[in-house]
Amino acid sequence: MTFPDLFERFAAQVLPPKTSDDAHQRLQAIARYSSARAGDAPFKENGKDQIVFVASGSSKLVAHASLGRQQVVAFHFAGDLVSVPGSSAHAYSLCALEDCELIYFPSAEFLQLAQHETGMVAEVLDRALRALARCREKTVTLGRKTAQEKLASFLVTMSERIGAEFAQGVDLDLPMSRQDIGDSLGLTIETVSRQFSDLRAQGLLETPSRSRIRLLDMKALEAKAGHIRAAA
Amino acid sequence: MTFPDLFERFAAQVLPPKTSDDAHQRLQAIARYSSARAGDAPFKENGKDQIVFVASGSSKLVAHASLGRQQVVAFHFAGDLVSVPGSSAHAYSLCALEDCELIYFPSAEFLQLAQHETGMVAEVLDRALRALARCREKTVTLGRKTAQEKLASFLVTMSERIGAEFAQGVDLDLPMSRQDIGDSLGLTIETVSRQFSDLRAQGLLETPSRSRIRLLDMKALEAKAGHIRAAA
DNA sequence: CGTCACCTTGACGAGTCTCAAGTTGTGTGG
DNA sequence: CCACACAACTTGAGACTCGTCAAGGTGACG
Repeated sequence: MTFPDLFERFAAQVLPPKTSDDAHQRLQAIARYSSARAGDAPFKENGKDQIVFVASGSSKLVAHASLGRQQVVAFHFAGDLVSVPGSSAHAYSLCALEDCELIYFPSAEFLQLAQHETGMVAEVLDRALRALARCREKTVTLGRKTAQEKLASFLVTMSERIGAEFAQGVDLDLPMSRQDIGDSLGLTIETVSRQFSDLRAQGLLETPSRSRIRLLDMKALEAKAGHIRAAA
Repeated sequence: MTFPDLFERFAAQVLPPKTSDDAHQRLQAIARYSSARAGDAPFKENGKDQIVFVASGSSKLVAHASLGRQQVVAFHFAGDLVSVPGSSAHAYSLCALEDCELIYFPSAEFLQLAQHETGMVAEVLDRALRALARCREKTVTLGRKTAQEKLASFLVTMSERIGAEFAQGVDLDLPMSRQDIGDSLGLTIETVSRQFSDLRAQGLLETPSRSRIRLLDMKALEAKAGHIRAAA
């Protein structure tokens, strides 16, 4: 897909309908385009915060700590807007899970321009608050749950975002590897694998192929996830 | 302090200088005031998201999971703006650490009014993005660090927010208990205590009283925190 | 000065990580 | 279309960190 087409996709999803042509053009002027193959880090941050729109595909935001340890901070799918920190106590990088098309802006200029368009800042704020809410939920999962509860939480969350319902369960096609899941949940790949086997043995899911997962009993999974609403 | 005085404090810190009297009054009309003693949960959420301004004192945002487990999602100090979720996979509540004065608004109405004031949404967005950045940093800490690294990270972060520099160290007066620190780091109170003792034995800090902590070697603490910038 | 909550320390066990070996998908080239 | 090769995943055994349970100490308050 060409850059103008992708920018239109961004405009349709993020900009308010009544955005002026002028603002449209100014934004397009600071926008950069990147297409990445699975596994690539599609752009260099050069120390400045970036705002990234995932036009197609899926990506992960990875934080790096000392000793090569990685933490996946968030996953993103087509239509998501991501704020990528340029510098912080930990180094961040955005990385493609599947082949991916991205539009990205220097954060400062983007927010500056946004201010002059009624409704645009509100849209970005709305997305930021939802990202904050997800990050907080993740905090609970990382801080206070067992390996099995972590995996159950992950599967429930993913089924809400990219699940396809069928008969009496949910079909998931996960673009991320076991390693990515582990890096997201603060677990090793081995522990993730063991918990998958455990849930499979309990009849809660099937794994017909590497990336495909069938969740057979959402009620039970939600209970295992330790969500307060599902518990006593 | 009276409600009008507190609201002015909110206005001075959050509203743009050129905010109209009209908007000022509309905001004041939906604002609620609460003063809480240490340990209290100052308001009921009634299922709707709230925006809370901490006018004085300090507070914690607590998420509740099943089996009575608690996770402290964030700490707040005077001048902070907090978004408190009304309903989610986990139940949230805001709780006073010290005696506290709060102004709170129903989130939906607050954001609705904010849209009409140029600059106000931008201010709220800026704060939301900083909250998101802190939450992400916390994610790394919870997911990929040992107990000692977690405590070191906590102390470094707190010294940046409420530390008072002296000679060649930083003086901290922590308003939260060891239990709160544990709930924030995903550790038990015993482990927190042991790590304090350990860091004390290494000569990195002194604890002259329960709440007061002297950080004697910030460089070493930052290295222990596992921040990428301090490491190789 | 006594009381109580908060904090510290110790011993032990459970859960997860590490290291190692084996298995199964997936994609490629014949 | 099949066979091969490699990466991704799974499974097992042992080590280690942190949680649990229990007892003891200490600072802050009336």
